[in-house]
Amino acid sequence: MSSVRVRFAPSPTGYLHIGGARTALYNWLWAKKTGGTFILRIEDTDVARSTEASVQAIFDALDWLGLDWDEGPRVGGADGPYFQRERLPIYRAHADRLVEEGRAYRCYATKAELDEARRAHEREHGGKRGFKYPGWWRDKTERDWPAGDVPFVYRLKVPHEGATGWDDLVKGTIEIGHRELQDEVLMRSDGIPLYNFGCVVDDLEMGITLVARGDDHVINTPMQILIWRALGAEAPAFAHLPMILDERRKKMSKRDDAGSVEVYRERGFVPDGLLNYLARLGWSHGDDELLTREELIERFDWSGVGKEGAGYDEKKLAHVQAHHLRRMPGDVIAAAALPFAEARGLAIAPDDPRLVPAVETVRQRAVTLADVANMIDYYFREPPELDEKAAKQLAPSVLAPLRSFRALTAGHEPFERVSLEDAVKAWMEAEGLTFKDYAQAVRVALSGRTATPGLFEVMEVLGKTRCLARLDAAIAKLEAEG
RNA sequence: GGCCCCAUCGUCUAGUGGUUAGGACAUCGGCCUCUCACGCCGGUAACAGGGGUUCAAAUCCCCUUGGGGUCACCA
Repeated sequence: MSSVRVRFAPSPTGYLHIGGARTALYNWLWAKKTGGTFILRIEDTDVARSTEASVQAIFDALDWLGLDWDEGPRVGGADGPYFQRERLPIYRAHADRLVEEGRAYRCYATKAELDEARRAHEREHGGKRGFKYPGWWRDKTERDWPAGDVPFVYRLKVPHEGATGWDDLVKGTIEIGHRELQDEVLMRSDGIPLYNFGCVVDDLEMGITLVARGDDHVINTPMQILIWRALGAEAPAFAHLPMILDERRKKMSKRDDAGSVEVYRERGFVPDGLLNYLARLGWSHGDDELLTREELIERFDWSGVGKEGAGYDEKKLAHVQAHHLRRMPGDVIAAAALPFAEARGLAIAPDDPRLVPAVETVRQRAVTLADVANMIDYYFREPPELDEKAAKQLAPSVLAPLRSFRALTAGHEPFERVSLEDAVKAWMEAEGLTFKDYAQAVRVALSGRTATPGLFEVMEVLGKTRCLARLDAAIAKLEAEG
């Protein structure tokens, strides 16, 4: 067990989005690689936006992805609780100590006073941003505190001069001047900490050695380092991951359709595929593209993480995803595809002997589990659905080839792929036919579709009885029409 | 606007002073072929611009331009 302790600290304000999933992944990979500890912490201090459903959604998404945590909700750990809302006394204690030591102070300014000052600032500066707390209470002492239960916030005393920097594992050296900062609120008047404070206190209490998160947090880092120091501790290492950008090259938001991990699950993606794509989006290891989970763990390193935002590409995701689907064992794909078959109104018994062979015939053609379910549909549906394009190919002109093909196969045994193919070839040669003369007619009759796996594979999986029945049905239909 | 970060094919990227600038996705040809895929072969396609440093810059420095992030009693 190494001393590496990393964490993923989402706020439960919606579904887990793929940027968050990637952050979790990188942390998880690093913990696995180093034999360290991966901690999950729920930052639910935004009372208005945090929901129980979101907490569950995050658990579900992480479970589905297979990103398991060593310490956190459900599994416990020495540094719990792991919901910030359950840690309020801890923050309060640290904040009070900071005030006692003169590193932070109570600010009794009201929201209204601040809003007024902000408006004045904006009037003066043409509506531009950049308002900073003027420090009204910075130099006051306990003697100045109003009597009674007057609400106040805790603010950190940020030095006016100088700058704070760090050596970021992915971005390199970054330094930000203190004049860009302000005496930030540590805890709200309701006793709930703000992000920067809760985050630092917990990272400290939980012994975090490396904070890896999205680079939208770069600007928070100097403030957090200042808080670490105020708390009398040395800040951990930081790694800021570039954003995942949408097609407009903007930070991908939770509102993006492609943003939710849940969506990929519902679309029938397999976790390893999404993980592989996400890992490679912003991280590289030479020319390696298609990697298993184990290979990811083996190769992952912060030095391979890029500094640039990375554009999300649905097509490449599909490619990577398909690769992972196809390397899964047939019975595993089959089991995973069953719910998708059910979703399209097809109840297939898990032990149906046709199931795995059917899946084997379509695995090279499918990208998602939903595709698998779609592509094996006609093996199980009685009668198979006739799609529109296929219906057109079932014209009177194919009646003759269907009849002769039916006659040929009716007498054939064993009903097995190679044997069938041999017999049909011999027959074609004798009759002076080519496959093209009748293959589509048979395909449509058998499956109701214009595109399927090889005919003989389909026939083998379907079995003789079904094949003959479907050929007969098609012939009867044509005779009735003609 | 201030501050911070970034800049190689359309996209993800390799590259750390000397390469015909490589790979992957996409795209375009071709092969395979019973359809659809898979697979295989091949093509198009990039160092944002300008200055330096150097015998030699995609690689180092500066400027410009462009892009992103962030400026709350949200996280």
